[in-house]
Amino acid sequence: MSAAQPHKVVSLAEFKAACQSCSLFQLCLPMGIADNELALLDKIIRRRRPLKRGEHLYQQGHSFQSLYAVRSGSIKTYATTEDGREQVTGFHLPGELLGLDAICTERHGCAAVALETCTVCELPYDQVDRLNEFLPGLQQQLVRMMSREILGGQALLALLGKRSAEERLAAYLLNLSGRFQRRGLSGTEFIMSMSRTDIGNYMGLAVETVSRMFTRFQEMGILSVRRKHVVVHQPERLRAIACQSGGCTVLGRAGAALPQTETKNG
Amino acid sequence: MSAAQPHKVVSLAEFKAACQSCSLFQLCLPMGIADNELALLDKIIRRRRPLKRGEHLYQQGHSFQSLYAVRSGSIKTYATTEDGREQVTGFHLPGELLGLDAICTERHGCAAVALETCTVCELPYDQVDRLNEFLPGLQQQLVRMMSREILGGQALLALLGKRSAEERLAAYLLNLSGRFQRRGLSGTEFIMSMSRTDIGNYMGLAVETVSRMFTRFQEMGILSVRRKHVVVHQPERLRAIACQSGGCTVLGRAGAALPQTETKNG
DNA sequence: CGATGCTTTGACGAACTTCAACGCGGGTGG
DNA sequence: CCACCCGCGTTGAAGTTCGTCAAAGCATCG
Repeated sequence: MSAAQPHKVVSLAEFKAACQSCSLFQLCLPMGIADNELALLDKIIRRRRPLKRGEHLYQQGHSFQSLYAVRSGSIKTYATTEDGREQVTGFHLPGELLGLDAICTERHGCAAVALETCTVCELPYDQVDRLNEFLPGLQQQLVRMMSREILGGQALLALLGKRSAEERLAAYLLNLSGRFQRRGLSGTEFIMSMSRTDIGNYMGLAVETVSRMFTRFQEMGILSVRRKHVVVHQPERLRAIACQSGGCTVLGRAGAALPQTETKNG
Repeated sequence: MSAAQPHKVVSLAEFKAACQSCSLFQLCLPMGIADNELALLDKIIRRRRPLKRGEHLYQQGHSFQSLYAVRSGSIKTYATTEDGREQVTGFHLPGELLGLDAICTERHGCAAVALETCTVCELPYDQVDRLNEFLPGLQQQLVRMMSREILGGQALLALLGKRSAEERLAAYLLNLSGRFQRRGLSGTEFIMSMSRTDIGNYMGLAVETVSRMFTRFQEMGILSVRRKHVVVHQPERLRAIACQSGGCTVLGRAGAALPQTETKNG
């Protein structure tokens, strides 16, 4: 079913428009790419047909071929352990990259599944190497993005290590909020496409605990939740809870709220 | 005090010997480096004077200049939160890289301190970019190592998310064991240079819990611990505990046991 | 030799998981 | 168009694990 689609040819204008709200944008344009080079990059980026909810982008154990960038929708990555239990390793929103963890083993350590209808761009990894001589900044930018991923992982680590359920959920919500906001969407009202079960799995909590915390936040007047629809009324209180007893790192995963961004890029 | 040392000139033979047990080895030699290129690399790698226990390699917030590789000893990285609490982000053994998380922000998000007397190699990062045209494989290898770091982070994440104290400590010990073994040292008898407090901090547990677990393992006959000296008598039981209710990912951090290495590299 | 910091041990309480049951909403088939 | 059904979410009660508090033992260093 998921046979690789022959890449569609798009116009230059269309391409620019498509990439400008995309994380791959940072992988190319800022390096001062000329139009002909842009066309070159255009050739290697494939647009795949949309994924429907529940469809997999790749399965655990599949050989690594490409990096992917989410263009719309959201994708969950998860690893299945030998005894059949799932560990959610991340949620990926538009403009974020998937597959970075597979480069070293050349095999996907986790599966990626669409939480809703999604569109993605595919960047065949062998082309990145080939393209490197024309666009030396490409790989350099890749290194930067991976560094950010590592940094984000450390923040998440701190969160899971020693934070209460309340703090974790507060941080989780702020993280989502920040990621939506950075994309130009509302940071105070959004759809959480992932289930409570997935959130609990990701945050190291029981489903029931997640549910109870959402209820508590709602009773406190901090937010309103109705199924997947979230409205944050008092983000500052959420922030106060998340930072309660530590740095306000607020996750930082997957292109998220830069863990420590005091350096005012001069 | 910590002024950058002018790099010492070493002989080619000495250099090769020095690098063979080092993670930077993978950054250069496998690419089929000629002797003159090796000399080039030699020029950019600085050996710093040894660090004494408690000395910092870099501080949190310092501007990022170089990657470091541990040659001997062990180094702890940790971030200090606004209210003065520490979060240990990793322990680095010989042959492992430090500083990968600082590339994106160009500033160290955590401090690195020697747990014992250490020697390190310094690889100025601006030289990596410069060198890239001569050694195109260098950056590529860097990407691979970062990918492994991300993968390891995911394994650790799973561990902190939903594992009991017993499972965490078992996994932690196996991880250390594996890393020593891969370096050619004993995987069954080694020195844990980090304090119980640091272990607890890293694993998201109270010091007392760490202590109790070590005592329990000892009572079970799995191992002997006397201060920092560890002898593992029954690694298989340790493994059984760590894998108890999930994949035997056993961490995977910092050049550690490949998270899922079932794929018999054919 | 005393001081200090790290480690260990015990008792207690809080937080979260587990177990169980119910409510709600969306999708499907009649 | 309605009714049923199934999965997801919520809520309550009981149980367990682990963190906190307190105190004592022990190595290292001045």
